[in-house]
Amino acid sequence: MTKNTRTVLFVRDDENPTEAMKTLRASLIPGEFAAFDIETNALHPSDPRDAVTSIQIGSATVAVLLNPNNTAHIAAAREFLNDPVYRLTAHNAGFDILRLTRLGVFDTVKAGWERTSDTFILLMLLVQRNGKFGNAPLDLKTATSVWCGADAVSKDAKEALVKVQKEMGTKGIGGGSWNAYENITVDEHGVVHGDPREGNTWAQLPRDLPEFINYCAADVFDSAQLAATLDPMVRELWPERVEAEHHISRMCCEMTHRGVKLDRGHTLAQHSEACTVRAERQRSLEAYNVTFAQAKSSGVFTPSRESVAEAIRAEGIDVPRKLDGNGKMQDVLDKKALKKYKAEGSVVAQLFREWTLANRDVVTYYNHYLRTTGERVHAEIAASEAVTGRMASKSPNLQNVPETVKPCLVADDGFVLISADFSSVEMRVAAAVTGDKRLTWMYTEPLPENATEREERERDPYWLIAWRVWGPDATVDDRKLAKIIVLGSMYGGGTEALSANVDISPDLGQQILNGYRAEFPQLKLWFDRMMKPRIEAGRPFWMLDSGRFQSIDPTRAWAGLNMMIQGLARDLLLGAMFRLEAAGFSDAMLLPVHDEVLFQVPAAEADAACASIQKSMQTSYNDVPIEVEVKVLGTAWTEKTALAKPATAA
DNA sequence: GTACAGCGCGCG
DNA sequence: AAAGCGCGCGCTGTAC
Repeated sequence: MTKNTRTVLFVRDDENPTEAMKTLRASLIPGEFAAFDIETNALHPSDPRDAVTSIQIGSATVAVLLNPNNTAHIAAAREFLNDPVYRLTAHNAGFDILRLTRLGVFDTVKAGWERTSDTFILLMLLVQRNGKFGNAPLDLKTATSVWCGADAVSKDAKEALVKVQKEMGTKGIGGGSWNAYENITVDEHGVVHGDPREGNTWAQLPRDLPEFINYCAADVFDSAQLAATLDPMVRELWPERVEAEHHISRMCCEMTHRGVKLDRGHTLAQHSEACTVRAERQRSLEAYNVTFAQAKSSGVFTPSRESVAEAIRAEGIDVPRKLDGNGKMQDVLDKKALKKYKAEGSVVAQLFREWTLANRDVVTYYNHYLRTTGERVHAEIAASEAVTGRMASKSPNLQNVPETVKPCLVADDGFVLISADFSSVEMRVAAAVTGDKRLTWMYTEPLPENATEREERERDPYWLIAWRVWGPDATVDDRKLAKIIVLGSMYGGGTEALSANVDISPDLGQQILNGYRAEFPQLKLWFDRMMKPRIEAGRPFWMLDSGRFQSIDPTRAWAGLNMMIQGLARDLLLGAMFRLEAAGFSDAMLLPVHDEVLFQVPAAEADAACASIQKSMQTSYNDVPIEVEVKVLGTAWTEKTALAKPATAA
């Protein structure tokens, strides 16, 4: 196949697309891949001004370019893309299916995924890497030139479009870190300044620009031939994985489409309060000669780290420096250090910490939610972003929302939020993987009826360790400490670092670890006997029960156990989400958070839903039960139990 | 001006 | 004995 056999059918804004669609059908054998792709104005899906600028449908030889603002064009796309005669493909299909569903081309997100093979998913499975192809990104253009060689056409088309962009003096194409909102600010009253369509190439390209036409067409040609090459190959290699990864990608796309309701009023109030705190701390810090400069993109006045360190030194407190990765000395001003300076009497350390926290809430959370001007937050949920396979949330990340910010996100009217999480899944998986007898016993041996508190605590590994270290009078706080140290150690933490993190002596840290190793010896033994030798023998890879492949950098062997445990926990959550869907909760799911799923259900059905969710999610791994805790959170995303609890345990 | 690495911080 | 694990986001500083 050569480039000159390709036909681009640009259907003008007011032209009828029937003839073009006929030509496209004639170029396809039933069962062959038809590719679809869209271009947008690069606004965020949470933004009501988000718009599709072009719809492209094509085979490897014919591409039809449709106008998303014309109802006849939409109808033609709808007819073709819902015709079961063809199989469909797209690269990172969720992006396109989300918008096409909003446009009414697909009735539902699920319908869009029904016959779609996503070339991004195929590549992920094939190269077993996270979003990278060697050192190049795992994008359509790179992948097509690698897998389809000289047939790839989209690289040239992109370069031509970049030239146009230069003449326009706008940004967006080829700008790695660019996003349309980089100059959008939200003032302390919550007023959004700036329009994300200004200076934005994607929002301003005319549909009939020849370079844009070529660019749009190139993508579908590439996509169609890439799928024809990859789909049979990857399906033959890992048929179940191809199905499962498409399934979870579709569910993630449905969650992105659904979004989470934003309580704009509450968010505005929180935002303005945080802005006030930030401004007050700035004034106080300036009185201590801390200097502030305006950050380039956000416009936020940010203190210079050096002046903060100097101000703390002026209070008579030592602020050490450490060598950074570039060989430069940096003042140590992290959370732990600031806590220490504060304890030594520094006022500046406390003020700076408070400024940092208020600023973080504003720029990372409230600002993000408010600047798109929408009433819902549509985060992009990536189904297997992480090397471990864990799902990730982007723009914004809803998996790292601080407790103080969570109440900005709420249930729809008449609904309540429910959270269901696996109880200590990492420890249970560790027990199942390593076969530690004592640890397995704790999770498998049924509790006697009318169990005492003592008997309940005997089922908790951290109490066993706490008793070993502090004796039978160990407190709740002792147990908490043991938990932090033990989990940190499972991740590979050294005694010194772990102890310093929780402000205890290395001696006590060592005692806790000794207690842990004595109580559950098999965990470390398993790593030393099963994983480490294998990695050192040059085989730093393994396959999980799901058939998912993992590999570890051999110089970081100690990270392997954690990768495996996180990966297994991810696959357990995947299975739970599939069962939830089968049980009818597909419309209720809002967000996965690693070992937890957030739902919204009609308030009247909350109790019944809890029982059903619990039943659906509960599972076991190698005979170790994976238990599930379900909580009704109410109308806002907030931990009820945390609110009810007294400030500190006596 | 843009790109990239490093840091710091939230969540699990 | 020593090594903390996985993410995303915003900022800073260096290199180009």
